[in-house]
Amino acid sequence: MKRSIEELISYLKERELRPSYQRLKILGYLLENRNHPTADEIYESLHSEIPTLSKSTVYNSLNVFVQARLVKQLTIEDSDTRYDIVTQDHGHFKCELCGRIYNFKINIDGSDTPDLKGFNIKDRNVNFTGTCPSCLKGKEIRGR
Amino acid sequence: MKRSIEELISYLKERELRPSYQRLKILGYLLENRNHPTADEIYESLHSEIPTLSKSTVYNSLNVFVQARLVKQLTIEDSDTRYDIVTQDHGHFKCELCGRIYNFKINIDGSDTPDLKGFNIKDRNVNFTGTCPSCLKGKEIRGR
DNA sequence: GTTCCTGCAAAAGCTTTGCAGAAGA
DNA sequence: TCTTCTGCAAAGCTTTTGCAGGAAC
Repeated sequence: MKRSIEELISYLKERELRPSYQRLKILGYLLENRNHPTADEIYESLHSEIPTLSKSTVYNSLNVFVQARLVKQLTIEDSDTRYDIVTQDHGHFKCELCGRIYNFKINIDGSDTPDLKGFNIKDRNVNFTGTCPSCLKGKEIRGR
Repeated sequence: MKRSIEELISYLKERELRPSYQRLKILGYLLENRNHPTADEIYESLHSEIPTLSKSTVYNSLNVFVQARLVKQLTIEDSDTRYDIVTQDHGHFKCELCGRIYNFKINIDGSDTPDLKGFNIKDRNVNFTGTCPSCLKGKEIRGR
């Protein structure tokens, strides 16, 4: 998932966004860390590398990315906002024990949602919770 | 969806929760208003009837209900927390134009999510966004 | 040279918490 | 009487905003 800086710059320029150092770093982080980070997690990770980075820049950049449809804002559970680079539709499974979030493919089509005849569906968010296989085996418990 | 007070009291007593006036009102509100209200919406609606009601009581009661699995905490979109009485699995469709939230039945089973073999699924949240039929006809736009 | 972006600090929301008095068992 | 709940105020978080200096165009 490693990308060249040029590729990231194109990502931004295509959307008429200035490729500032901070934005490139944030976007790069999202591309390399597909674990649905919160704004705070992004800030903490980049802060050591960019000591002057401010949290408002992280929030501002993320909002800009979301508006540009470059990044998707997730509300998986617990009302903590998470972010993910836009890709194809997939579901999120959050393990209640270890807190990890897993992606999974979904095959939902119109026949599964007959109530939505006549609706124009733009975005599908599917979030499951439960216990993941590792935790079912009692192997690891981290706290959420 | 109107229920008797006795029925609401049983609801609470079965879970060893004291049926205070405030809790009965909040629970009654959730049973009669199946539009996934926020804590603030519940507070505003009941405030005229119970002038002394405090917002912390609303939050506390809702948290108690959620822990008792009487109410489900929804994170549909935009990270605003909403609440709904627990019923069978159903999806939520949020119209981007009028802001209304529609329920719809879903028929997802294991064969639609092969990636989740070995996972113990406790809860399924399915949230779609888009445009509802009314707004597609250009009939009404309320702002979200 | 202009425009846009960053970073600081302050503000704005939403939600939780501590505690004294009130209500329910 | 004892326990739990309410309501107020304060605190804690997350996120947004105003603005001066700096970076990108």
